[in-house]
Amino acid sequence: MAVQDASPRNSLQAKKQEVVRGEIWNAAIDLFFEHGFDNVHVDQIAAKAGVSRRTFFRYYGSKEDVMGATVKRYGEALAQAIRDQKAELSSLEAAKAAIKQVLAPTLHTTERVVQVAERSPAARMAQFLQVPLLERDVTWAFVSRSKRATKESALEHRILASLTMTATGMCVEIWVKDQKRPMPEIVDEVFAAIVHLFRAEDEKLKTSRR
Amino acid sequence: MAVQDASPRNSLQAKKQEVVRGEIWNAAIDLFFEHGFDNVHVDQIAAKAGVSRRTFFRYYGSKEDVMGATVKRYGEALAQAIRDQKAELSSLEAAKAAIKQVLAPTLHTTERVVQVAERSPAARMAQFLQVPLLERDVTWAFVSRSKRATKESALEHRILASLTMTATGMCVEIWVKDQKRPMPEIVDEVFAAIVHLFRAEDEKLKTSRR
DNA sequence: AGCGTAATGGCACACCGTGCCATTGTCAAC
DNA sequence: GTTGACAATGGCACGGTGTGCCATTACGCT
Repeated sequence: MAVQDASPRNSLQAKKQEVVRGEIWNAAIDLFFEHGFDNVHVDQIAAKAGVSRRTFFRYYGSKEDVMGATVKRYGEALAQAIRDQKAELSSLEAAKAAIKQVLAPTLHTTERVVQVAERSPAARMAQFLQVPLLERDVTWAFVSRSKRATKESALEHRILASLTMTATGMCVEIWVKDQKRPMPEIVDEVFAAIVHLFRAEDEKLKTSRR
Repeated sequence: MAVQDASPRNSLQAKKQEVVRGEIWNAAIDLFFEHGFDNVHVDQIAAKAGVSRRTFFRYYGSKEDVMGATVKRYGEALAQAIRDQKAELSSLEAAKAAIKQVLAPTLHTTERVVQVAERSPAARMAQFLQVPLLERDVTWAFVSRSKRATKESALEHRILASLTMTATGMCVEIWVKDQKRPMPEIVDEVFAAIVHLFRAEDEKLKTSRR
């Protein structure tokens, strides 16, 4: 049988698998960081992780997948955080608060990953490939927050999810550029831009309707 | 020399290259459509297009690239259409108008491509991979429309671009689902959702500020 | 006609991803 | 503690991919 039917039939084995998965992940990121994403081959990762090439592929579909895993974890945490926001907050406020909670810790523990993505377009793409999947999760998160799900609001939830992912990307980018700035400040700046955009467009619509 | 230095030094040769590129594209889409994206190999495409495997790779980096090319063309046309909108329109209105102009014709001439993407996740991913690149172009298009580019508005232009790409994706999705509906109607629906979202969030912010 | 350049085709090669099976390890029941 | 069932691993082989290299062909120009 392949690794994990996603049925944690035995939680002990499941934990051991997570250890292996982590081992491989660490080995991969170390190598990416040192030699650049594009110059690392699967064999090297497997060797460094102490497993066979074949086993590597049982845990990750490719080295791109290793990069994607980081984004995936972030996305799942973000979706959960959105769900956990107080009901009084609007969707956008919830997104803002969730990003504030989740992004800074994530970046802190995966700073090397960000650097790797910085230096290799292929690595960035590997990360980006996760976005549509995450957007689905985030959309769900917004849906589960809304009282009644009308058909029109389905579209709005998807737009919100897209905005949330874009905002995340922009925050990371700014954070990389101005290394020193605190994350909450950056998040505020990005969401201020969103709100400002909302207002400006709204104004424009009102005046042009005359 | 590889194909095309991107310098159209001789427009005649350049045109012949475009013919070959088109030949390969047609062959690929035909095969994708008939056998499914995942079951087609590069060799088959090359054979059908009447070129060698090696030459295929000079025109497209992979079969995924062939799928991406369609999206790329759309994105470029869209960016141009945005630039061409009347200056009185707000950015969002310009985006809406541009999508109305560009999306319907594109879908009409590439309906088989949409079907291929429908049936294969890998094909969809190949298309999606183009989005960040296109978003850059579209961002530029919005920038070149705005009178003076302040630093804050840079963020807003990127948000706009992201919204525009998302809107496009949603329009296509709806169009596929309800085959009969005319594109302008779909676009109106999607942008109505965006505006409604803007308003709702704005209201929420105003009331919560008390 | 003949020269120069660009496109092509045909290797060869390293790498990737996967099916297959033999081996190893682990847990449970007896 | 031995045995039996089953999951995880490693090793092999194979088909597919993407690219460097070079010989050959086709084309444009004088």
